[in-house]
Amino acid sequence: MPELPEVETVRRGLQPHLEGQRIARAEARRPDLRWPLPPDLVQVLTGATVTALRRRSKYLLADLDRGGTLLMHLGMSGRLLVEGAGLAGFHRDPSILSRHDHVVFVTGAGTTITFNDARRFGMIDLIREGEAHPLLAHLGSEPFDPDFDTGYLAAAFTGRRAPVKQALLDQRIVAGLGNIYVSEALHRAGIDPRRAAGRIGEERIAALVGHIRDVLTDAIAAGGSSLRDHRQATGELGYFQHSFRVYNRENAPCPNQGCTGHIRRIVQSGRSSFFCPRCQR
DNA sequence: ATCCGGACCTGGTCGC
DNA sequence: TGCGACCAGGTCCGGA
Repeated sequence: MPELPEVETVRRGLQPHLEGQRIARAEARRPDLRWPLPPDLVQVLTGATVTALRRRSKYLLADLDRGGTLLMHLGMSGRLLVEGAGLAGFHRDPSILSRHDHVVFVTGAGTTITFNDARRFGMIDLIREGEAHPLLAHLGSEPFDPDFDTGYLAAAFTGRRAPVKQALLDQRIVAGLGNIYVSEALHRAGIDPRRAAGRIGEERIAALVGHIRDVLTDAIAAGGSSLRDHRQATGELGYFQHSFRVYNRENAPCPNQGCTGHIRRIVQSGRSSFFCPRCQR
């Protein structure tokens, strides 16, 4: 499911319920997700207060007052749902857990936060105080950070013969892009996803940087994209899927003004890419 | 160093 | 209605 906009949407929904809140209770309902949960997860979390809820790439990080950080990734189908008396939105009874509710947190305010993940590609881990985490070690620039600019991306692309689609999916280059937003950004930038990353001119890279930021900004404003699994923390759907220009739109006319092309779907490294062969070069 | 394919796991959809 | 094949928003790993 979740690329940067979806994770950021979840973060924003969770933040008011977690930051400054004590975790009164934590429950791990199975020993593993993609990887084993830390054996002391419940012990470390119980009684800890979350001082900040941050995002890095597609990871959520909850800093704990007693030191250390809770690290979470939603994988493909993960959800973090906030429920509790008096909250807006539609809710299940938090006392009724479903098959895929794997980890549950209850805050001092009585709010329940459930990590639900049908496919179990998600992960939860602890970053110990003063330690680095291997999963975060090699991430590239955040698209919204000032250091993500034309020079940075041009340098990262230099000499790369792989298709630009693949280069943009590489989290060591740009952190947070996934299959949807790479297709959307390349269409906005007029770049063919099959083009070798190292063979894109500086001006077009400059435009691409802007389009990446724009499409992510638009998607966050829409609460992310809900194709099947994504839910905001409130349980609501995101609605950016209605604004897709190419993703999942095979054979549809290209939305660009004056373009007579039609959207094509191809497979690159085993994953779908959508683009307009007419205006993406 | 790069790149590709397979693996992880479940559920939804589509065609027969 | 049932069943198998195929597809899905991610990313780690091993081998070429």
